[in-house]
Amino acid sequence: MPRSKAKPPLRARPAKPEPVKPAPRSNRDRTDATRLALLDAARELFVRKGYGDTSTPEVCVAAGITRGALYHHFVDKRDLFRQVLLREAQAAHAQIEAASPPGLDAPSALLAGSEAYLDAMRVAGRTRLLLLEGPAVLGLKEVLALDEAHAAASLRQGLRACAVGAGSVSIAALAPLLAAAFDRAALEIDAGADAQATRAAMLWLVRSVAGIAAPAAKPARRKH
Amino acid sequence: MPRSKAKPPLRARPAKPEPVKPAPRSNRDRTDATRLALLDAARELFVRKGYGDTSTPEVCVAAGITRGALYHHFVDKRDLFRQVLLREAQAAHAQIEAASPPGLDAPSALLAGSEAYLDAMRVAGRTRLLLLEGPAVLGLKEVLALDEAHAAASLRQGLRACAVGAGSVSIAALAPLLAAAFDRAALEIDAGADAQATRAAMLWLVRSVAGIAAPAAKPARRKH
DNA sequence: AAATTAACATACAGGCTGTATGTATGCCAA
DNA sequence: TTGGCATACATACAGCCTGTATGTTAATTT
Repeated sequence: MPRSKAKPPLRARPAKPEPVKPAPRSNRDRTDATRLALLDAARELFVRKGYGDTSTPEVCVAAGITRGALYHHFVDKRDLFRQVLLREAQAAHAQIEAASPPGLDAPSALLAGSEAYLDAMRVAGRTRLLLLEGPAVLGLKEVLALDEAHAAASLRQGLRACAVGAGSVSIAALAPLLAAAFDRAALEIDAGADAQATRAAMLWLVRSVAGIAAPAAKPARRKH
Repeated sequence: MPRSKAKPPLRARPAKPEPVKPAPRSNRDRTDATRLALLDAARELFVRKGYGDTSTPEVCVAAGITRGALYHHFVDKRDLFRQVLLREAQAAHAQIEAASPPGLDAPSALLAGSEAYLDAMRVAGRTRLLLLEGPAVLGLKEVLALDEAHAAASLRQGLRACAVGAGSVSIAALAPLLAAAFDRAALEIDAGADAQATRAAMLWLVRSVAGIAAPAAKPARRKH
């Protein structure tokens, strides 16, 4: 019992209807709190040490519960990892969604989405989880169906809207390739590559493919 | 002792200088044979079950030796995996090299190299080893330094030779992104996607970036 | 031929995963 | 309110795996 947790000392009187000390949490609350603690602890460890080098005892200690609880809420270690990834993908999705201004023409939307994606992937550990560990642990199929599916779908849509290739390429086949380039860009930046240059290269690539003309010049300074 | 191996029954007379049965292999031969058996068995299992779900006892049974031999020749399980990957990368490299005709102009060389890469990646299990398990087990850095480094270098060279972007992009930053697209193309094809369309999309992407005009039409039939 | 080293095989000590089982508490119906 | 049931855990255990230490045989060196 590594975590003392201030156990309620016997509960003197059941008089007061206002539960101050013993805090009789509802089952729902207990479940939510436990799952959250596990997911948080697991994420931190998976990011820092990788899936293979993270043990369930470790996760449980970090979360302040026992393995019994873990295996009560999750099927197995992989399932725990899957749920961590799910949450991560949803967070990324929400972040991208929130950063996309509505009512843009197709090319602008495509470029805005591109930047939003790269921004979202800068959250610490996100690339490792979604792009490195995920595909190996869960398989590419499952991870793509999780996260990339959304990004790739947006991309496909954007490319189509920009009339890319004019029928000489399959957009369905092209989109995943471009999506992979985005992923690598995120990984490179996360690994310490020149973020500015990598970002610029990715956007150049998108414009090049979509046939969008280069912008005025550098972001802040406009040609007068 | 799972492998009987037809142990020489006591060796009746040491007379004949011609060693027929006991086959006194030199240490070098023993080492080579054992390492090869281990690498082959390990590759097969890593491809089929992944790194995490492959145990060293399993590998040893498949190779027909004991764990003692494995840990004599390799530092640990990761080292075994690393050697498997090394061999795989070298094989891919050799295959690409062999398929590259010399004396082509820059754009042709770039396209030829692109096709050669996709061809090389069609060897069964290669994408899983080099592109899925590798980055997760050894880290992206190490894997890139192994295989991609070569491919990315060729790509960078090819892009530069084609004067891509004309100074408006960093080729050094662009090359890894395109390399990632190649990898995804290989993975998609391996996963059962439309190989024809994926291949075409990848080549279109390369031409698009390098500013190479589309070929006449379909490979076999030329416009008259 | 003796000594040394390489190439294994065997045995063992931890650690981890998943499951079975026990317990206390929230919840619901009578 | 109270008895029964389900939920949310904790504990204990069996099996497997990894890496290391140690023993044994065969090749190589001296």
